[in-house]
Amino acid sequence: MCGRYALTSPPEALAKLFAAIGALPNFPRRYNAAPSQALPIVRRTPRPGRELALARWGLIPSWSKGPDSRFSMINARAETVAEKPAYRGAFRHRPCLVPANGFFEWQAAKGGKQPYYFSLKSGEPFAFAGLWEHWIGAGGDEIESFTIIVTDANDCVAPVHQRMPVILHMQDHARWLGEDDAPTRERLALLRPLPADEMQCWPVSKKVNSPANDSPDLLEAEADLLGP
DNA sequence: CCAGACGTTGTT
DNA sequence: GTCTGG
DNA sequence: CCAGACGTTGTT
DNA sequence: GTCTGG
Repeated sequence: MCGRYALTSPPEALAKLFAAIGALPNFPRRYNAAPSQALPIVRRTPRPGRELALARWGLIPSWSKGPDSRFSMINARAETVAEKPAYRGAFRHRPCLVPANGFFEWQAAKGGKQPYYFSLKSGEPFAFAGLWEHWIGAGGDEIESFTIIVTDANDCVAPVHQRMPVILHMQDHARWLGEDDAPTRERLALLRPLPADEMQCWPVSKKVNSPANDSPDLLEAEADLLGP
């Protein structure tokens, strides 16, 4: 699963890395991004090209009566995303990249849950596979939202949690976004766990538990819990 | 036909 | 909107 | 994902 | 326990 992540690269760096063109939205460095918040995604523009845009984390299906949290879906299962009513249309027509520098998972243990931070060994920002949606309310209000696709944990994440977000390799971004017109099965084939040897992980402070905390120290390793 | 759902996770 | 269940 | 709330009335 | 808010 994935219910919290970090995005510390600035808009200019992300636009360059993910080949987004046009006006850049403004957003601060985030060390503890949480559902319901406005966060950047990368998606296709009506013309050929990609753009960086802000959207609310928690996909609101277009048929939903409102931005009700019961229909605000923060994760979609890779195994069923192409068929589920809430995601099928977005899977075909509204894929997106969700830029991140790392993500958190919680390990259930005696005495409470211990959070861990996961990132790439390369230290580079990366993209989760996501879907976005455009919701228009009865009063004409509009919300753009997104969800992050999840799959089985790899051997890096498995000791902490059984599920993890899908992280795409740079060379697969175009296919996920549908820019090469690949058939559905080839887009689905991208929704696999990233190889474990490309990732690193360490325990972090429980300060990350509260979404109100959002500071650089949340990403620092908690020395007490590192191995001998 | 209409009504109701439409999602994920873990349960130490 | 679209599918499943009754 | 976790934290925190979880209620009613009448009031300008 | 269960729901909402961030």
